[in-house]
Amino acid sequence: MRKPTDSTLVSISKHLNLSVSTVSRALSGQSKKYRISDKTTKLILETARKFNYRPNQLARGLILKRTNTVGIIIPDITNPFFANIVRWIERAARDNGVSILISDSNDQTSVEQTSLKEFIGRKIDGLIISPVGQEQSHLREAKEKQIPIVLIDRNFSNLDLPYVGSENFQGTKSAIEYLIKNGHQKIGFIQGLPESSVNMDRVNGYRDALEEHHIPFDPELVVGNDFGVENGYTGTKLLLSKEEKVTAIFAASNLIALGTIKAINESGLHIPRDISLIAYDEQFFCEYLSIPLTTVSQQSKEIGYIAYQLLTDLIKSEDSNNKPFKKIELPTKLILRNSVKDLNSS
Amino acid sequence: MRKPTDSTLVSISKHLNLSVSTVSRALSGQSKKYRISDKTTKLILETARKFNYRPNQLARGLILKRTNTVGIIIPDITNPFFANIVRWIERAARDNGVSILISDSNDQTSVEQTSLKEFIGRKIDGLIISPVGQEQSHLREAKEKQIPIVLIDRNFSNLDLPYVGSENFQGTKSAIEYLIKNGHQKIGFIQGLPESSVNMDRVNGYRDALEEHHIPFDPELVVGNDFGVENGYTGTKLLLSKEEKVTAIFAASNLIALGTIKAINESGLHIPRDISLIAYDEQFFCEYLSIPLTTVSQQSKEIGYIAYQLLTDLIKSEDSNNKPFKKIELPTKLILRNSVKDLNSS
DNA sequence: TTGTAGGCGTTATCAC
DNA sequence: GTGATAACGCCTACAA
Repeated sequence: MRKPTDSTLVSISKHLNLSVSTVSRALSGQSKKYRISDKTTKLILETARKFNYRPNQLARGLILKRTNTVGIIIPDITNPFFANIVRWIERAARDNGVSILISDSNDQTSVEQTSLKEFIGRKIDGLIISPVGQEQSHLREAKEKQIPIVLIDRNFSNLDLPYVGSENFQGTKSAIEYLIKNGHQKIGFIQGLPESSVNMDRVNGYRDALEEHHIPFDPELVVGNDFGVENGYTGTKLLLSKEEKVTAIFAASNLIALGTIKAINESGLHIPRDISLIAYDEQFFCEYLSIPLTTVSQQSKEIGYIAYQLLTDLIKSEDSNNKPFKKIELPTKLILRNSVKDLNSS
Repeated sequence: MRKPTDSTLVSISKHLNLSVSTVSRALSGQSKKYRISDKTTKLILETARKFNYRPNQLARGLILKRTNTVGIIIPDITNPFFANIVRWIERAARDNGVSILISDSNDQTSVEQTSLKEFIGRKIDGLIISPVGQEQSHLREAKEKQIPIVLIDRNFSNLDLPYVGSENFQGTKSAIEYLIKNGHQKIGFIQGLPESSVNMDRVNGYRDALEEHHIPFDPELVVGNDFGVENGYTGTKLLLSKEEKVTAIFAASNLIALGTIKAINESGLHIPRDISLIAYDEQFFCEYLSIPLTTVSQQSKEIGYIAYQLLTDLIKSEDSNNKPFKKIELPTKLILRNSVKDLNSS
């Protein structure tokens, strides 16, 4: 800022000996409506271009009560899954002339709250967020302030807000069933952030698949506490050290799977010969790993795109708090590669 | 926006029968300076909290000529290298109370220009950008408007702007020398976006290493045109189809390397037995690939952090256009793994 | 067809 | 110690 040469409506209007309103109208394409002469319009447009005029969005937002700005808060921009979602939201937004304020909460509620406050102060038109855990007071508050909010990836079942994510339950269940079909009974589960909805859904899918096939659910086989590589590593070590030997591991994220691969390698075991592995969330590198990973693939592009559409709808509609919101779960796909051994045929 | 209940300085001052100025002063911690009584101050603070007051940053920015907003434009948020940089910039910024507007240019100059205009209209305090190619008119213009700009990853040698990136030339050169030391002479080079500075530096490093070891530079062995997986795949296919058989390939990005791996696998060849591979840019998954990749590692965290510091300095300093800017190149590190064969010992 | 004036929420400059 | 009032740059009734 502090550009002495910044051209404004006033500077242009003075230059042309016209009023600001005329200039404003012409510049916002309302020449017809106000029947501004073609000559004047043309003159204004040219001058604006000559002086490189850009409307000051601060001033604009102040009066319009609309900033064309949307906030995004995600737990980890470094995770390709979220990066991908952000990419598509940003693209859709840009095509609409709306800009994106971004925050990486690093899975910390405190950061999430800070950023939300910041964004509110900056008068965002709406928010797309993948909340950390179950703490939701700040979102409640924002909702009461009538700020349009769309949840992605992680849901709050007890908070009526629109949501787009994956069929975590079904996706996991199918994967576990695939393992069972291949003869696996002792299946370790390395979970992510325990209090996150995605994680709970995945654990439930795991549990449900087991129970449907009359395999007792053993809480001992569920380990871990976040979605990172390190957790995959220690979780796997832990599983391998147990009395009960697992024949397969389900990793609740692809980063967890990387840690699992490392730990298994170090133990001198081999995937899938000695132990099978499936990971939730396909990523571009999964097919190139030392064992091409069988994964549960999510539609991250669609999640981003739909989230933005939902938010747009919400922003357009007045008094959006009254109707119940859509909760959209996109189907997942099991991508079969070579990390699962068929125990039946051996 | 359009929250009927939004509390403002006016609403608070009316509520307390005080003037806006007093409320404003107390709320911005200027009670001492203006000797506002403790009682009044306390009252104001409490009321503000009670009504959940947040200053409207639009109004603030309008008068302060400072928005505490910084724009970031990068070519691909999906690339972990950039995602990582963004993460650290955002974190440093947040600690300072500044928010990040983000844009993913998808390596298209037109998008870059659009976003820059948007950001200028939004009165960002500064910009951190990794520009697409050699088109720089829009950056020149922004620079003339006195907008603080810091370049990351990709530099313009002929445009005096601060820059933080890696020693692309030296990093590549060292890697190529390592290959040469291991007996490789026919080295294919799969490049990224040809007109980007990083790419040119890497190609030059390659060339320089060859020449220093009296190996003729063969332009036929330099193929490719962007940093993606697909390009790595087709580039490798092309290299493999040539008369002259290469014994090693240098991939100018890790994504390119993935494509290379795929193409090599499909050809029935084996890394490193039949062909060696080194990739520029270490990423978290590189050690888990089918052949653990030897890579050139960059300090992405530091790039992000330093870029933000440079930008902050720039924003603070008046008339920053007069002194020549720092161009910082951070050293890289060759991470040795198992994708290179020693031809001398075979 | 164009202009005037008020206001958006904040800070800064005077004044009392 | 506190209060008016004028900006900041824009939009939009309401006039003319």
